[in-house]
Amino acid sequence: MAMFLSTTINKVDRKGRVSVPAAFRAALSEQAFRGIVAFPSFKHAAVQCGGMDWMEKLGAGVDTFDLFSDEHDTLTAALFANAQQLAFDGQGRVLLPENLIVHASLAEQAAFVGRGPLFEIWNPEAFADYQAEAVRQAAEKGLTLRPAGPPGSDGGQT
Amino acid sequence: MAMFLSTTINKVDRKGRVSVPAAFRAALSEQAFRGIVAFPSFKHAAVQCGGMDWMEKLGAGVDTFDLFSDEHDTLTAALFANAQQLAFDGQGRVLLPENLIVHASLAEQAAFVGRGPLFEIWNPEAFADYQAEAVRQAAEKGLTLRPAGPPGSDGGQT
DNA sequence: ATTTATCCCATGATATCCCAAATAATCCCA
DNA sequence: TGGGATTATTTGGGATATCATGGGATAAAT
Repeated sequence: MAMFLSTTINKVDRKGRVSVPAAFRAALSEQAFRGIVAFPSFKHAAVQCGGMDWMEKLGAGVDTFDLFSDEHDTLTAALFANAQQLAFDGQGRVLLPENLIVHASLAEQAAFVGRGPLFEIWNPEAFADYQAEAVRQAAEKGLTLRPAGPPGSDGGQT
Repeated sequence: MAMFLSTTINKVDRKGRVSVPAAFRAALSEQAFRGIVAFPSFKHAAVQCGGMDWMEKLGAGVDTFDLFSDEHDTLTAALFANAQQLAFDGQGRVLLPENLIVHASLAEQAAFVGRGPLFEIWNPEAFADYQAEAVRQAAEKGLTLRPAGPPGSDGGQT
């Protein structure tokens, strides 16, 4: 499974295109579909993204024959209906659809944020705020996300 | 199996034709039959659609019920009796039959809603209502649709 | 003969492709 | 360890192809 790390800020051009960071594209290079799958985050003003395999895993619990279950009904409606396949152009860019631009309040710039098996696209300022808040809360809670090892040898949680 | 994602709203013309979104047609391109299979949803005022392979899977599911049971009886009656094959015209459109238009309350516009292995056709306003509720519930439940796999390999839903 | 469905072409809008320029990262050799 | 050269990446924009849509003409059905 792909692994997305670090944060990159790229420009959204007049046509609504953005370069997906080369490192992220490399992580997706194994996939049959040359592009990403994206949908609005339920919790934040951000776009969640991954490869096709990731989307298939999210939907793995959904049975083809399951036309009657209420839970799956709402979940697939929220997931698949809002998801979009965004293909790379020759330069590794994707065209952001209107609904995602609106949901994430994207303008001239987009922040690509690695989150391990997936990545997110944020409005850079919104992400800075969110991150500051996350750090504040982590400090408050005594930084429970701590690697095993001697004190002071941690990875400097961001 | 085909993967239908995202939502597209297309126009129903005076003759009752609608373009099936190009992305959906591409997902069906492997199929022998150039068109879709459609039947009224049991749960909603919507039309459920898929390729022929999907219909065959539904048939296989029906086989697992006892041949003489009430379930089998109602299912086959409801499923196959109401299902219709809608062929594409040269431009990738289908002609919506009267009974489906009535069932889904379709007028000038039709929303094509991807739901993974199948897709649905809705009246756009009706779907917007349903969609809002589905997203609300998904957020509330914290996306319980977990990817299949060992613990720790999940998508890290935020 | 009237209706209903299919085929075919035209058109505007949109997305994709392709080439070229700027920018950033990396390498190499002194 | 510099600093210039080389390569990779990002960005811009014009040309091209694709898509959604409309409507006339043709064919089939009743």
